[in-house]
Amino acid sequence: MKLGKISYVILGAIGAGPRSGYDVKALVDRSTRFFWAASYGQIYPELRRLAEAGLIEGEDASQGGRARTLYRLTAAGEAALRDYLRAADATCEVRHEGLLKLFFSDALDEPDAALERVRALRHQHAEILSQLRDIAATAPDGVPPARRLVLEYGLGLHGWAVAWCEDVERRLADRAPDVERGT
Amino acid sequence: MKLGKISYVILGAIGAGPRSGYDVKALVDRSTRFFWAASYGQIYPELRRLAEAGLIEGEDASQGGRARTLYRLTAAGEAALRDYLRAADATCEVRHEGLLKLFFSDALDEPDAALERVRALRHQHAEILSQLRDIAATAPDGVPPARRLVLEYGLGLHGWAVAWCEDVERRLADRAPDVERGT
DNA sequence: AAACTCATGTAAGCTGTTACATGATTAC
DNA sequence: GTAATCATGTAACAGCTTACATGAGTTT
Repeated sequence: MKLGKISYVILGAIGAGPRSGYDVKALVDRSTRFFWAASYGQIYPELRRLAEAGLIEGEDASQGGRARTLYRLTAAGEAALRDYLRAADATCEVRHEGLLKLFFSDALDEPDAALERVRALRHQHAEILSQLRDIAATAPDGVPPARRLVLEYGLGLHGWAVAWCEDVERRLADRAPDVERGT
Repeated sequence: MKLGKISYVILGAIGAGPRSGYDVKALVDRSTRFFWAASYGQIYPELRRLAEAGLIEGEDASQGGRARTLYRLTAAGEAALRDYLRAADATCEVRHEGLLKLFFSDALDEPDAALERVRALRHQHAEILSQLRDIAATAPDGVPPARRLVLEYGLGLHGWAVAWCEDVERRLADRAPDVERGT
């Protein structure tokens, strides 16, 4: 069976302890979505595939009338996860519409087009930053160190981006008075 | 006709002057791929769709036996591009495998697993940074200001990321001697 | 009683990549 | 003459999202 990236998201999520599909989705939405999102439409079919391949095994954990299956890694699943994590290669793809709009904003030949776009970019990064701060503030004790590191990375990166936008906004705003003074 | 994100990449690329599908791909590969990639498999069919919808028009620019079509924006195409660029909303999706591996690296219970992953992350960002520096060094005069701004953003962001990795690497490397000293 | 969270899943469709196919022109 | 670049396109497939469907338990 061929494993894709989503397989490893699930193996990684389950690696920290038994989880249901719902739990995996909750972890993704709280944490990994900032750098790797996943939907139920991927998670549930993939859990089945991984179980069929013997990388995870499910155990019924229904309570009363509410169905629930907890999955845990098998030895094969642990090995697959470790091999993946040890391999150095890693892709990085970004679809950043804010940058796309800024890039093409010269097509609007309004003098403040770029400034407006940088402002929008700042709002975008500030929104993510505020979500990350919220996560940092509500994080329970005992968050594994690598996960904390990734959160720190996110806080730092989006903080940098907000500061960059503010700086550019000042630079661009300073241009207008210059023009009025005729310099 | 419904326009997707790729439609606007093409409208934006053509907005700066008549271009062929090949030209659009070259611009994407040189510039936008860092925040929005596109393949021939999207570009050529989309050019046809946009032409059928009357947003761009093609002009035959074949030379001898080499076929070539130059596209330019129609008035409708210009309007569609402007409307898009003025709308404030913008999505941002990231698929960053380096962060994913770092996030789950506690599953490898080797003491230096996270350190190794941060090193790999630094290499990844350093590679992109070097590509961006190359672009900055070879950029001709007269690059539109907004495009320069986006390049600056990329240089700054990946520069920040490399510095962050270096800092974390130092922190993680300092831990080992502490353990040996028994503190 | 309504709203919310827990819980599992599918089907249709959109987006995008990869690999292939073809051929002309230009630079070495 | 051969390798690189210019130039256009398609078909199969992979990956992912959205919307829908269903129902139990919990909180207000």
